[in-house]
Amino acid sequence: MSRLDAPSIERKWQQRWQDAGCFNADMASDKPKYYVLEMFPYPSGRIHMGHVRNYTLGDVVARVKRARGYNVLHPMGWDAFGLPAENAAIERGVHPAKWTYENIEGMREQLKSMGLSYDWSREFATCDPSYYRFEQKMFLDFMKNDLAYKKESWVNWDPVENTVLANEQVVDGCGWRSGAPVERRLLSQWFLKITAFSEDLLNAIEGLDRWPDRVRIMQHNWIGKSKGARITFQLTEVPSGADNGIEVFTTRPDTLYGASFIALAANHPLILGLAENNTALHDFVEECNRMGTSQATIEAAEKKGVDTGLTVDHPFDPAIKLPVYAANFVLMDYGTGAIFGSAGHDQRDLDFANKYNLPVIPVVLPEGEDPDTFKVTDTAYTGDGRLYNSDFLNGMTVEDGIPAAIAKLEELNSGTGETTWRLRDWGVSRQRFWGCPIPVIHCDTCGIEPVPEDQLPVTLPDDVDFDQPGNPIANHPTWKHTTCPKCGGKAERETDTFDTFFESSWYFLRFADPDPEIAFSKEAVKYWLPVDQYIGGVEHAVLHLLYSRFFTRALAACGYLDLDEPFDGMMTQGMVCHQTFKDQNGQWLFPTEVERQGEDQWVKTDTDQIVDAGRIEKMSKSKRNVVDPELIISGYGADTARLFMMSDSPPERDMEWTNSGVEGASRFIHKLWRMSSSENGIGLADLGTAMPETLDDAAKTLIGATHRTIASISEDIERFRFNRCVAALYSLSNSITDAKGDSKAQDWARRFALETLVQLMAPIAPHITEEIWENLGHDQMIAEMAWPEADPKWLIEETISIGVQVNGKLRGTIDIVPDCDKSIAEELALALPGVQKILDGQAPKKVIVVPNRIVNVVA
RNA sequence: GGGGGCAUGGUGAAAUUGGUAAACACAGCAGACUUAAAAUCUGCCGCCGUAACAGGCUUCCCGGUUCAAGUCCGGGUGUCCCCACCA
Repeated sequence: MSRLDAPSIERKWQQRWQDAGCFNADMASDKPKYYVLEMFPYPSGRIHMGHVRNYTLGDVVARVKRARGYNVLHPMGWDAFGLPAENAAIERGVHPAKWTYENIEGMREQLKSMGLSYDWSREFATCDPSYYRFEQKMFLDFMKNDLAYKKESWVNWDPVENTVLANEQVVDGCGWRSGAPVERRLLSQWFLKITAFSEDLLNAIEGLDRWPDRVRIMQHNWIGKSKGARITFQLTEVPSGADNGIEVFTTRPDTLYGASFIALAANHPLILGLAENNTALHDFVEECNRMGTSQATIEAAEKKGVDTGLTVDHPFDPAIKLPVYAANFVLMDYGTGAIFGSAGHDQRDLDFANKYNLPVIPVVLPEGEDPDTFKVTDTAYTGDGRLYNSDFLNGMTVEDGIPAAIAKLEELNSGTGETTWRLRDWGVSRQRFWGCPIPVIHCDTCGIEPVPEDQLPVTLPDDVDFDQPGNPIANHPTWKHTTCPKCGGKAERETDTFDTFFESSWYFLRFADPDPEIAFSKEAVKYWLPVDQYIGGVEHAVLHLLYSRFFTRALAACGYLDLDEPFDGMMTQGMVCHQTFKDQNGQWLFPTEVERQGEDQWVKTDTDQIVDAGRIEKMSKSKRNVVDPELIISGYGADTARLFMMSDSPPERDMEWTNSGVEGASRFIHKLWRMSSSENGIGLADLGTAMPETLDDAAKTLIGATHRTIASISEDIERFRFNRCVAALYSLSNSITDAKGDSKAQDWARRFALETLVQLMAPIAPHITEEIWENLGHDQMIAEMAWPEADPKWLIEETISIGVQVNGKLRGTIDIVPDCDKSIAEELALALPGVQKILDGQAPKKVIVVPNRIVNVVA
């Protein structure tokens, strides 16, 4: 057997699998189906270690499920719309499509070099009109079904780039690229009515029992259901043009008697109306608009307000008048954009009241406090207690006070019980070129008209100019000009494109059936969906996963499919991290630029300068702590990269990529290669298939260990405990090496153990195991074979060693036959010298024997 | 401010879900082979203690439940993540 040349072996087997079509999925099968999916990548140009981890995890699952008799669907595609392509166009003058498709070519080759068991016949790119034509149709169906609408909404506007910015793109109140101060603008935007499903999206989380708890909790919080009351406060004097009441939402109607003011958002319609004739208010509104919506500015901002001079009547006692303020801490897009301030029991309200000298009236008395002496000064009391200073509510608990207050509000016709949600409708309009065009037409006479279905897809123009600021489609000389499908007059196309989350919200359905004529067939979706196991980064815990759940419901409502939830099992993998390095000038260095010198010292390879070895962080280009998977694959082979990815760290936890770890994985692969070689005597000694009739103890031990390894790995794989699987593989290989005896039985046992080891390792390191398997004389590929089965009779050990404790402290061990009589174990335990010594002739008070586990003597 | 996770040797981790803590690796140390190095093989490797045994201690800290706690309960510390003027 020759030296191990991993790259050429890997190419060989990748070709064989492809020629045999091992991984192509077909609905015509009597096996149970299994759909395993990893989050598809954005084609940035090169794969990174995060991809390697994600796709290795999925591939192991897919290969094991296939071997265990499932009809497996394991597809791959490209989430191909997005900003980087536009940036490339701006920087290099290349069309985003060209850039994207070239990247896809390169990345596909890289993925193929990993030996992933994909059905490549189902591949697609979302930027292709043959994909996005269907989502344009979906959007029109959403419009018909009242699930898509256009409305004015406040956005972060970059005045230099002429585009909307996401909150994440606003840095210190300025555009991330232009550096220009961001403005708040009211803009007409398309929305998808995700809130139509709030209740269902929330309730159904309950049933997602194969999802990580933290993802479920995050979605739960994101949807954010809160129960409370909507209250109308009557204005004492109504300014001209205003409604005569102010609507307020509260979760604490029980504290109404503690109200001391009303505060409205700066962009509340009433404030905007008043600001026209009130300089102080006008300036305040301007100031708030300048602030933008970014987190940093909100946090830094001081709580401020302006007295409007208006007052409202207290709903329970019209004699009480409350002043109305405009305040910067009230949000127009949550609740009603107005609050009542209950200074005693809300910290923010208390701060505001103290600042503007408004009364603080505590109405909840903590347990054990005296109503005459209890005071709230700097810290609001938000806990439980009995209501007081509250007329008819006096004496009630907070819990009872809430419904009582609501009942009274309803009786007085000044409020109702209500539920509000944190979840907002999904704004999908983007002023971007490289996205799916929104298929509507604006006509001056007919208004908004959908593009007729026979004119789909609306495709992006090829000749675009990225040198001007703003959206290139809007700037295009002819693209947007068209005729109105209704009246035939001159009209303009919508120039906004969809948020790129639109594409990823249904791609898993398309994989079930990439038919050129329809988005997907109901039958294919019925067969393959839901995805049995979805795997990806936790950063998508809310947006992508929630949008996909919404899409499934919206598509069901439009008659596309019959499915409750898209993803039955979800697993979130941890990040791949690496140590960071900085040179003396504080510049980040690539790991390839440094080498280790002694214990904890690192130097720059070319200059020998000492470098700072910093924290272990997520691999990122900006910190240069990246390792290029291609170099690992071409150097060590994909099997090594895959094995290392699965070793040591559990998948959901962050892992550190280390050179020594890769070396370790590589060493094991070489060891396996050597073990199976002729020189060693295990590999080529084919002793036939029948187990010898007489087995010596060493052979029995090895055969038993092999069966137990099958059992433990089979279980651990199902539970994604791949690090334990790798440990078990190492152990079995150690057992093989340890069994050195020279007997027919042991030769047979070693051969059996080795073949099993190779099969068990195949999902993780598929290439080398196929090569060894072939060298061992097998014709069939492991990729086409069934998973080994553990023989139950070999799982039982002849003797086991259990611990013996005295008063809970270990004093020795005894060897027993499994399931032996308790009295035998007790007798053996009491006979131990370590136990005798402590008992010192006394009889034990009590002896607890837990069969096959432990004996505890209470002295 | 609200919600959630995590905490075990020098390091990554394991612990049959309340039953012998540290499996399997990485790093390290010693030895074998070699002219030499690499590769490979063998042995050691939680801490204190001892010449070696013996013995004691040990799962972030304090307390509790239990024959028995890394695991369950109460309190605290540290750390990471998500959300956040959310009414």
